[in-house]
Amino acid sequence: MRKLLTIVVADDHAIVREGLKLLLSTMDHVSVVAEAADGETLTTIVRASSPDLVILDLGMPGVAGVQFISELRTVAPRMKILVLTANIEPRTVRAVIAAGASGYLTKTGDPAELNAALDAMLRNEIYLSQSVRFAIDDPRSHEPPPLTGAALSPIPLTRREMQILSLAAQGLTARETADRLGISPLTARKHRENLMRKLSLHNTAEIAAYALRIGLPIG
Amino acid sequence: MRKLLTIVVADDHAIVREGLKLLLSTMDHVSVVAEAADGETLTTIVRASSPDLVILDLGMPGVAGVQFISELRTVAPRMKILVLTANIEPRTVRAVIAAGASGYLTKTGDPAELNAALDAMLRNEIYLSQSVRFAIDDPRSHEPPPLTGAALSPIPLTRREMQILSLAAQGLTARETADRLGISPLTARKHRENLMRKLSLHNTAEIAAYALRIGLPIG
DNA sequence: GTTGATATACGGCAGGTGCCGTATTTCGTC
DNA sequence: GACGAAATACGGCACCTGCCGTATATCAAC
Repeated sequence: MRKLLTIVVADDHAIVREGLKLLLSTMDHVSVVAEAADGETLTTIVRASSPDLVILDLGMPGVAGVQFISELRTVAPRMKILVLTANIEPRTVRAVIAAGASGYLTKTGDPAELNAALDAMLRNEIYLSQSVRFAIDDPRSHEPPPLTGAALSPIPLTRREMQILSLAAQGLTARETADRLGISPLTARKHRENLMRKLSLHNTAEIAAYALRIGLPIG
Repeated sequence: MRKLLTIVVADDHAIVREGLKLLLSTMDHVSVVAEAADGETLTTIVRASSPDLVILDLGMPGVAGVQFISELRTVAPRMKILVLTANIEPRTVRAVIAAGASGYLTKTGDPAELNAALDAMLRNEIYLSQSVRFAIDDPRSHEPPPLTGAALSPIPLTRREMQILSLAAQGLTARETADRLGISPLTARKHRENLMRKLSLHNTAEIAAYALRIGLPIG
């Protein structure tokens, strides 16, 4: 029998809070103990009720972006912070996680991810929405993140494979891709085959769907 | 016994859609028949399913502000439009109502207002959130503006073409599509070619991207 | 300095795609 | 009942794809 998880919902949009509460009410071992519509209220509540977890909208008044997360962590170091926001900027994602949040959900993402996020966070893992997961996987962003052993890269693609994935998703043929990158069409084709095998994709449509799902920029 | 009210929920934030659906599911005589995450999808759905009411977020992609409301009204003149937005500018409120919306809810407002809004709108009244009610002196004095000429042409696909679009986007070949639909592979191919010409698509990747963009059910 | 991952490159083969035709049937509308 | 839109069906052809090999150069890591 799992311990009851106490949650505070913080979002300035009442409709979002209501939706979250209803979503959470369908889950077991979870209880929404309070809600807040601004940063000051949230801080007060956290101080008073020491919840296990807060679901935090970064867009609300009195929440000066990422810095607020650090402040929250000084107030309640062991409390988990799940950020829920419309922002999908890789830089923001990295900053949020670096500041100490344990999860990052996008408002455009599948609500079913909420469940997965809570589960992962309870296992002391970091959870990212599908749509922003590439932000951490991207090799260019590899400032060794101070993550607590959170293995969140299901299938790593190489830089080249990422490029080919993006171009293929835009409908470029192997020949066109090769021209664009200045390599042989046969090589482009090989990269494409490799990434397809890695990701268990079987045709161009699935490539495009995958690329869009992980939020890759598509022309 | 009141007639069942069919509703389409349109918001690019999945979490908000989910919250709205859950809220609406607690009400009687109300059924959410579809949802949309962008304007184009919404237009297609409205055309296809003629809902009684749409709950519309003005901030979503493909919804060019107030003008989109006018366009929606040319598509479905008798459909009620309830705008749900974070915007509390009096000017916006007035513009939205002038464009033909029957209700204006703010996201920061009390979710209980949703019920009141639906009731009022079904009585052919205009409903405004408490927080923006000051913006308009006498909401009841509203006369819907005359419908202007069409000025809206998202390329219409036939029912069959829609089906083929969806299946092709999932990576099915012409043969597989044909098997699924019980028609000749050559016919499936022809439908696919026709829809591609209509939509100016040139390969499977673009088909998949398009289908996902308009929110067609994939996978 | 050997190992492993990455990137490069080539080729065969079956099957699928995209574009070009044409043609018949069905069905709702005027 | 005439008409147009939609759905059905067939075929050729160049090209591309997806899957199967193989092979070499580079470079970081151990």
